[in-house]
Amino acid sequence: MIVTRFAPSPTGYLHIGGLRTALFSYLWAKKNNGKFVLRIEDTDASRNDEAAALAIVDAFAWMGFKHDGEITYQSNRMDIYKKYINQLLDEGKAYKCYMSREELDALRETQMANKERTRYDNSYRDFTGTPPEGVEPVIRIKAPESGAIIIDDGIKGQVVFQAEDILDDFVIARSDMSPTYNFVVAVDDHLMGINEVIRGDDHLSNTPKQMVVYEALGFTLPKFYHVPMIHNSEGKKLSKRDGATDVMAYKEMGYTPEALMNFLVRLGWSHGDQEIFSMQEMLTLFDPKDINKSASIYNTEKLDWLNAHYLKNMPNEELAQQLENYDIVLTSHDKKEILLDAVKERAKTLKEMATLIKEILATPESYDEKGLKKAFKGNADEVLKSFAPNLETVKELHLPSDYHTIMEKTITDMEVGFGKIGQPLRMALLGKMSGPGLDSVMAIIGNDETLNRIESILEVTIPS
RNA sequence: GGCCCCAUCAUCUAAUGGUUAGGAUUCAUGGUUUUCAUCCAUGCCAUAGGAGUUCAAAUCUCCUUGGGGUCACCA
Repeated sequence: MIVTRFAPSPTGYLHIGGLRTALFSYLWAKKNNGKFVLRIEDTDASRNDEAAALAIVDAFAWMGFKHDGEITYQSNRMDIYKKYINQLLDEGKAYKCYMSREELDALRETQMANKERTRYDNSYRDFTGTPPEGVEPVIRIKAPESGAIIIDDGIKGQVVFQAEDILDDFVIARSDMSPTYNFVVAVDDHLMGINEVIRGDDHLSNTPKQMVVYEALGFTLPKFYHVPMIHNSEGKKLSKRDGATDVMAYKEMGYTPEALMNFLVRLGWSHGDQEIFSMQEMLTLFDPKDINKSASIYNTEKLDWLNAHYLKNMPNEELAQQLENYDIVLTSHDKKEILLDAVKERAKTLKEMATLIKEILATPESYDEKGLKKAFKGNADEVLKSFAPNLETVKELHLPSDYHTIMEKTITDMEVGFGKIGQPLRMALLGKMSGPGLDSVMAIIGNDETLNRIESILEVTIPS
């Protein structure tokens, strides 16, 4: 059984990059009837934010993917880590290092001055003497001093590091005995049964250290997939500073989870020329072996297109429900279907759609000046005056086609083109020159309000 | 700087060593539409550079250049 995990540190909110990694892990696990687990990496008490963990859960809930089992908090597992640290100490695979911070800093400065790689000098590796006074030791693990470390990565292929280039006896427990990242990741991934690790490729250079821990503890290595980064428009790693990258901000902006997911799954992964993927299709088609090796740049143009696509294809009932998050309540509106049909093809986001709906439903408070000038050239007011009485003939039916009929009757009577009624009527109804079909708008707002809006605009002085 | 990763249109990406290098988004133009949008059609736009291997290279090798990541008692 495949078990994958998402293991964020609770230092901020979930952003696009993390969400995509989570999506890949989720899809891969679910496709294989495996498990997807969530672990909060909060070993460093000084950088802990409880709200952030909740924000991740919220974002997951919105996206509709659910982790299996309880959330694991590393801060609750200190006893476990301590046990393994003691085991390594007992076996002589790790040791106490009494080098003070000052000494360590001095060592590093010397190394930098000599243009050497900064690294711990292993001075306490085989120390048997009396420890210095006043220094709480850290625990360091014995790492190989030479030889090749080979990662067989599912995306990058074989990646080879030389131990002497990158390794030293790194700290696995701080002087307060709290364990460090590279140690707990290895311990937890093993203990939680995680056998396929899908994570950002910024972790690639951590992997050798984790492999040292796996080796020391005699654990079997998981399969690694290091997914390329998503970069911002400057080509740099996506960070919390990049503005609206908080996943929940996409909800506020009016994006649907389906669109966001579809967008993310195609960032770094593809299946031939296919652009649109339902959740079901992702589940059957996704395979991490098809993930790209190169980083991609994050850009919302395609997300907008996808979101519009999903909006157009969303059933009206569901649309109405979604719009309630944007202050639109249509449950009691008798022309709900006509209204939704009129706006669903002209909005990129739910928020935009909400604005369009408000514009239709509310009597215009002002009129676009350029539009007024253009629409009321010539005898437009007479056309409108002649149109108004015709409204009486649609007392019974209130379908867009009924209104279309009387618009046609008016232009025939007045011997003018469609534009001659369309433009002034549009200004009267919407206050501007663009928007949904007028027959639909009138059907939605009804006779009285249509008449009301016509009378209002006839009182306005047309700018010359 | 050391180490590691990466390199196809502006962007997301296709292409068993043999294609007029394909699709999508954006943009432009035309059609549909009373308007706007949708939709449809068309167009513009790419293999970073240089060697090599091969009958044949976007694809394999090397170098250069460029970009990114990482080098903590952070995760």
